Amino acid sequence: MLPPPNLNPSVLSRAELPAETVALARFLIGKLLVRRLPEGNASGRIVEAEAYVVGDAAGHAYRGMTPRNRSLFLEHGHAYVCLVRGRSYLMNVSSERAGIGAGVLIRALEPCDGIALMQRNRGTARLLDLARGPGRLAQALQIDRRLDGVDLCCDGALWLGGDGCPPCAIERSKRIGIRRDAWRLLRFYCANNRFVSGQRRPNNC
DNA sequence: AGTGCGATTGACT
DNA sequence: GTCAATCGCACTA
Repeated sequence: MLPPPNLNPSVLSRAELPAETVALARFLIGKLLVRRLPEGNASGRIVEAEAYVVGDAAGHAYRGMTPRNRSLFLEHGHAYVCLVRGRSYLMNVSSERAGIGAGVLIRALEPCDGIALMQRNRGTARLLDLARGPGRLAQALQIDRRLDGVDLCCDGALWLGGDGCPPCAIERSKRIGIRRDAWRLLRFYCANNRFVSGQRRPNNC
């Protein structure tokens, strides 16, 4: 488990964010994703992310820009939010230069601030289920298509924070739930962290 | 204009 | 472990 979070982190500047997709995915592990809501902030530490690189057949930008995926082509550090299977929103951080379609899917958060708010949004009290998985994470932070394209390096409705975030040991694996280019080791996650997705949990913890 | 499907989740055997 | 819900959109015609 990581040390206690800084509940008043500073907004990461674009200059601090690596532009290159894999470097960005690694960099984001341990950083904070903060959602500002009328009721207060809801935030969590990013413990799992996947890179969808240039030329990646599994990436939503693979077939070029469309109305849905255009945010992936923004300069690095913008949000790309899409809907999958008619029910789950997925939140990505765009990477690379403007005009290049690539990004990093945020797959899991360790809840930090606004836990009661996230519990309400998710309809469960279980800490482990609040933001473990990309769809759950989006539901906990009330992320939907209205946030598509927002600048995550500005103090706004959704942003990335990093001040005082200690590093954690990062492990690497294949990505989850994809068919094309499934062999690539582009998933990064905090070692020994219970809030990482892709593993079944017993009911009692 | 119609069709097929997905970077998932939760319920159930 | 299996399986279906659910809908925007990309693709074909």
